[in-house]
Amino acid sequence: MKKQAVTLVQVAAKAGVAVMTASRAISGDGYVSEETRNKVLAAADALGYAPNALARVMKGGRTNVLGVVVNDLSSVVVNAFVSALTEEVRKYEMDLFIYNSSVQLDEQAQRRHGQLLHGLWDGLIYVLPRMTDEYLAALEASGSPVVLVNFCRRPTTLPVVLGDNFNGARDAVASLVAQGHARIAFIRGSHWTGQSAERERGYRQAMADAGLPVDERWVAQGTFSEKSGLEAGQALFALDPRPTAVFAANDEMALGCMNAARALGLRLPEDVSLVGFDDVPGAVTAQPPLTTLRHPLALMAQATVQELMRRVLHEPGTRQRVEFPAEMVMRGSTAPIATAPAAAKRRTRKA
Amino acid sequence: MKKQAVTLVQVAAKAGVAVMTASRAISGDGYVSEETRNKVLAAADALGYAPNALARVMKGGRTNVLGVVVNDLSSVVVNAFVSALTEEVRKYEMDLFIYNSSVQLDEQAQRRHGQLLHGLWDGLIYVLPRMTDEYLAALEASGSPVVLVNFCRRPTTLPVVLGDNFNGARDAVASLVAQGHARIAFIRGSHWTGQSAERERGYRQAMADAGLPVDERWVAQGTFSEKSGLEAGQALFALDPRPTAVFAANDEMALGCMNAARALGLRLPEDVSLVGFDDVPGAVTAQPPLTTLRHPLALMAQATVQELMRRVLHEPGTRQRVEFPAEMVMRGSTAPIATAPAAAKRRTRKA
DNA sequence: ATGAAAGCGCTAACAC
DNA sequence: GTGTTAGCGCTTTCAT
Repeated sequence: MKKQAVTLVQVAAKAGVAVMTASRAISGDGYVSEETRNKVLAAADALGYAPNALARVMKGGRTNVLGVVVNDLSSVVVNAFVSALTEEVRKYEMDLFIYNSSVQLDEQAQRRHGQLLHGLWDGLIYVLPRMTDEYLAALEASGSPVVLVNFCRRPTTLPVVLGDNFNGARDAVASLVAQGHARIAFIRGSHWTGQSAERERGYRQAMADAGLPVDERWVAQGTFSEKSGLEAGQALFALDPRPTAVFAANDEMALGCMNAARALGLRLPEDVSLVGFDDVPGAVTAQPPLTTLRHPLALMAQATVQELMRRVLHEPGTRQRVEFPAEMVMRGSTAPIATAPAAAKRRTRKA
Repeated sequence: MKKQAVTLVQVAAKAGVAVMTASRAISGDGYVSEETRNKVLAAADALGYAPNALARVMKGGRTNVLGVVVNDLSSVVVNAFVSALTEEVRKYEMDLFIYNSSVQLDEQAQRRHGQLLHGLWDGLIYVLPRMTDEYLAALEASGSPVVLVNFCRRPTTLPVVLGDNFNGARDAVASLVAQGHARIAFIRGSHWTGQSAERERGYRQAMADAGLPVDERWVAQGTFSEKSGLEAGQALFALDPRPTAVFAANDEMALGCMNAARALGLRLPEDVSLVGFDDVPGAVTAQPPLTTLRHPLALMAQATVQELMRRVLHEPGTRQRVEFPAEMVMRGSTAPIATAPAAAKRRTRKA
């Protein structure tokens, strides 16, 4: 980014003072006489001087920049979280750079921003990181200020901010049980972050709590995409007896599942109840609106930046793990099973 | 990002070589014997060495990082464009940092990244920039590698990559005219980037081309938001005679307008035809699917990175202005006016 | 109140 | 092949 950058030396020369004096006049630290200060400022102005942030940082200062690494910026949830972070970072007078890695954090990625960008920021946030164990180990060993968000695939010594997937999922499934459902299916998502596994754990716990068996054919594998939810739904609704409720590991899959149900002529929520996770915008506008769970993104962003800044500033009171309960959002896609039991068998397609 | 950063000096010491040798071994430049190289690499690995990007840059090198400044990362279009940029940047073996400014680029913003700009990245992309004239002037004067995307509020000497709003809008309105519409309304968006103004210019041109008068009550002011589209729609549909078609400066407003129409009991496209701009995902799923226009984002991203890199690398063949025609996407929200002329007056709410 | 020197981590340019 | 010197632009000592 250099054209013919004006340096402090030139400013000092023009003002007829030592470099150090110019530095003091411009940064505002230390004693400088009013007269000299004005002289220096005038010279700087005339020359169009802009301090070189890099040189300043290299003296051991901070960059005042935090970075956030995301895998999929087009995800509504990630996007919303990043926006919340942007707001939050401002309170600390820091800037936030977003890095969209779009890939698994493997050796190549490690080389790229683990090394190349080293020194550019004061701290780093990883949102839903898909990191290899090696990468994680390297990060743990580095001692750099880092916070992981919604990473629960395996234990780590790094600070983590989490939404409570397990209890959220358990509550959701428990509420289905309370509505009389017994054949409750679950659609898994990808395994990367461990979120799907946690939600599945909650599902199984709720079933166990209610003394209900889990037929393994009720547990379908998806990839968090709407399409995978549709396919999973087709498979699930082909079972006999058909599950009366489906809990999907995220909203996209739940909406795909909703389309599968509709294509089979099933009525919602009379024939089948549906629950998702995340509360994406599409959940509200769906017909019927989707019952779902949501993480308190604003609170999580607040905690994330707070924890990170504590580490950057070497402040006490850091927590290794901060977890927030998920909120359940009841909408029209769930209903007591008793609503229309007679219609339950209508137009079921036999596999 | 510094805790107790490992430096080249430590690596060199551990490997028992001079700092310069270590530098060569790691960067891969210059002659180093296979043996020494391995020794150094081993030492670096053991210490968990990561080169300090800042120091490297300070020697006058490049950061291999491009930056993109956006105002609203949650906008679907912006998001899609940034994703395209991310892909494109990779071809040049560069990294892309995203900076979400969320605000107008005024003096304060200028101080923040205008300074960071100084050295942190090799080039900068501004997407739909909302910059003050002063900021623009400063940028023009700086001589830094910069590309503006979809900025057409005023002429500039900076390189610009644009989607053709004027001709796109003109074609869209012309197609409405061809379908027999004469009372065609327009909903403006915010003025920041000049895109709305260009689309309005296209609208007026198409009307003039067809010899149709523009009743100024047909031109409503919105803010690019769905809500503003809804309100504009309510006002437009209260007119007597009612416009038979509405061209909104973006899809969100068109969809808001669609809701306004539906709330009034108007049928689409029989009673009113609707055209948007941008082709957001919601346009396809709307009922009826929205006819709209779209900029070729992938091509634009390609041109943007190419132009920027030419400037970064001081390559010849730079263009100051690259413009791409918009594509029209015909969907169900537009129809010839003749379809159901008899129904046109049904349930119109008089103001 | 001001100046001189040293050094942040790295690499181009020359020695050897 | 490898080491030495110098210096990027700035600020932190320590003098004056």
